[in-house]
Amino acid sequence: MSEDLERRKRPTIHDVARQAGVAVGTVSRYLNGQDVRAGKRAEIERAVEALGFRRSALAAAMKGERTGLVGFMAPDFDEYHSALLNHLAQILRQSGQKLLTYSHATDGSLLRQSLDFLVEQRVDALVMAGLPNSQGILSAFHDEGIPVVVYNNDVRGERLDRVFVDNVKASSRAVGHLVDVGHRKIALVTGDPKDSTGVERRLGYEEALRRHDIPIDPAYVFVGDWKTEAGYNALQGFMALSDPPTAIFSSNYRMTTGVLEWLREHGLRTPQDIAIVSFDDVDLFRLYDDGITAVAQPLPLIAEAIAGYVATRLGDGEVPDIRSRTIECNIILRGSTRRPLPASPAERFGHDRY
Amino acid sequence: MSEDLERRKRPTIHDVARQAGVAVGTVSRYLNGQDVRAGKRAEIERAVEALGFRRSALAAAMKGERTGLVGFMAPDFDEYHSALLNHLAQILRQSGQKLLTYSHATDGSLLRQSLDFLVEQRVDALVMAGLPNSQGILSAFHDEGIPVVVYNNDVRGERLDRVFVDNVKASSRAVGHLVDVGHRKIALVTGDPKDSTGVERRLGYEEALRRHDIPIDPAYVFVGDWKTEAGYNALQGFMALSDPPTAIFSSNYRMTTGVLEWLREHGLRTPQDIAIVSFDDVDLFRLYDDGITAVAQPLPLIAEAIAGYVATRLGDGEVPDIRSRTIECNIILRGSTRRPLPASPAERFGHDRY
DNA sequence: TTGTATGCGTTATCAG
DNA sequence: CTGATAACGCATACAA
Repeated sequence: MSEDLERRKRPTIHDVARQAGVAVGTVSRYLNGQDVRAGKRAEIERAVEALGFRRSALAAAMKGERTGLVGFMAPDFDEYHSALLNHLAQILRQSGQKLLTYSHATDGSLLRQSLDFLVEQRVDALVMAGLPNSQGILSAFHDEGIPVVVYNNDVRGERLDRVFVDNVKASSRAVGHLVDVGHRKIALVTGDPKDSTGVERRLGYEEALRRHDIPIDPAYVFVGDWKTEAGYNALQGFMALSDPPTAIFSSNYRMTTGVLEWLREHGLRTPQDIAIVSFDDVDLFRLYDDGITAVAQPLPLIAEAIAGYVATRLGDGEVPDIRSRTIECNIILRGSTRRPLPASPAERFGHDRY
Repeated sequence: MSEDLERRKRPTIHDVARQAGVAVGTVSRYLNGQDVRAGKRAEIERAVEALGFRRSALAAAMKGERTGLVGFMAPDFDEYHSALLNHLAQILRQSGQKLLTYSHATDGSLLRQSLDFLVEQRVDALVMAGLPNSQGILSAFHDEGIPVVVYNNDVRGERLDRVFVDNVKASSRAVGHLVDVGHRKIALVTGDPKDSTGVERRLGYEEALRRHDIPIDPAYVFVGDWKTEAGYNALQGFMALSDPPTAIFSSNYRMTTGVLEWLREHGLRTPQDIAIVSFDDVDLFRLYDDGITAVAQPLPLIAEAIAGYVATRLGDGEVPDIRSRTIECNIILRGSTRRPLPASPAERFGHDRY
């Protein structure tokens, strides 16, 4: 019942060569799809099958310049990053690339360590969510011949490729939509201002208010840390104001989740009691009450852009040191921003017009 | 502006040795934390820093018996698998293991190909969601010295370790709960019966009905494919019956999402119009209406159990060919199973009693 | 402690 | 086309 599972030495091309009665070079050529006489080819195939031979990607990579590995690093695999991972995995599979994933848990020292690890594994390229504290250490990758592509957050000044969504415009449109349906007391739940997304989404919010001549009220701005609790606390604060907001723009799906938790706990509903727009689109938003209006990041496009950048860097054409792609978001209109207070009886039936 | 990013040859231990004025062996020993005279140690450290040397894990792995790589394979990185991936990544990091992830998109031929790929990368172990069509090819891994741990679905008869949740018991309790709150017309949305989870969750459902002397009505059973659409279609069918069910037990979160979509579209609410219990627990269920009662799989425990199995296999103790661990689920009671029809006026105020 | 030499499994080069 | 052989970068046994 109890057997010693010992790591039986795997067969090598030498074993295959011997069994097939050919030279190792011939086996190697066979494995790489080069021309081999039909007779020998059959012998080799038989030997491979019999021995259960699988070529060692390690040894192969030690010779060639490429491992075929693309490092993927994210703080953690939450809904956003794992959805992207999913798309990326599909695309990279097509081109024979493999994904070496690593999460660094937003810990600064772990970041350094994680990057070292990926270099040691000799990844051909590195894809990662930009981190403010990765300043200065990423260009080194580029200089050492490992192209880097960041997404989501920027890392200023580094030599690397960037794929972002147009945070400012999307946020501005989202907040503008709230104004359009009649709100003027619009609060913002934003994230860490060290993150470019934090800055940009806030910028979009401010721009929209300015455009509509609505003064920016600091009491209506909550700076959180992107986590669920922040959204919860934000609402707690907003609703305790003597003049609470009638609408919320929340900068990511996690904080929005916290917002919704608070509302649920306190028996408030959207859009009757408060309007909501969230950055990011997740299942929850489709189905919460009559839906939460959301800024949907086109993940498939983002993944494609990233993969494209990686591919051209790994190709042999000349590529500029720095490239950047900005992708537009879609705003998905849902019940949470339905017009709250019909201005006139005539509009009374306009509820469902979007 | 446009520079040829060429893969500068990385420095090797030889380069470090020369620069530091020591032998390669000494550098190697330094890298592996063995004793090196303080003076030379400093020289080496300086050289490593100056050259930007990073040891090649490939070459190192070619010598030793281990790569430190654990293969992780899932059909895709949806909320369930990526949450597990997340936990697993945290735990394996502690023990210096790295995760090589691969998704096979439920395609049978891709499965074979994906497995080959992982073997070629010389993973030390393989963690995967069991697949019915991986019968017969997984024991080969074990026999070749690559331990395999499956989770979620079983692969019958293979020599490998298993970590599951107690699907039968959890389902039975979930359905029992529906009976407890007054339902007798309980429908089942189940998944592919080729998957052990499909079979077991259905078994739990049937057992609960039997225990309560409720006949099993085939019209109340919908066999889906785990996807969102299946849940939607299930509801479509159930509600078209002359005597529709008053409660639904749905076997995974995706299908439940479909169920909720149908309800939303048709203006039905839970628990007023229909009661719901779902397997799996996701954000959506916490916040949909007054919450969806759900069977929560304890992902951290599952990840720990998996990591533990991997660790002992990779250790040098004797381990039985097959091990199995079954973990209990928690049932999270929420609004979707609140007692629908108070039997007597006295119970009228019992709504919130759980 | 340290240096030297050998091998790990491939691929590539160079003759044949 | 094919065979023999030299790298690739590191770890380790052995000798010093």
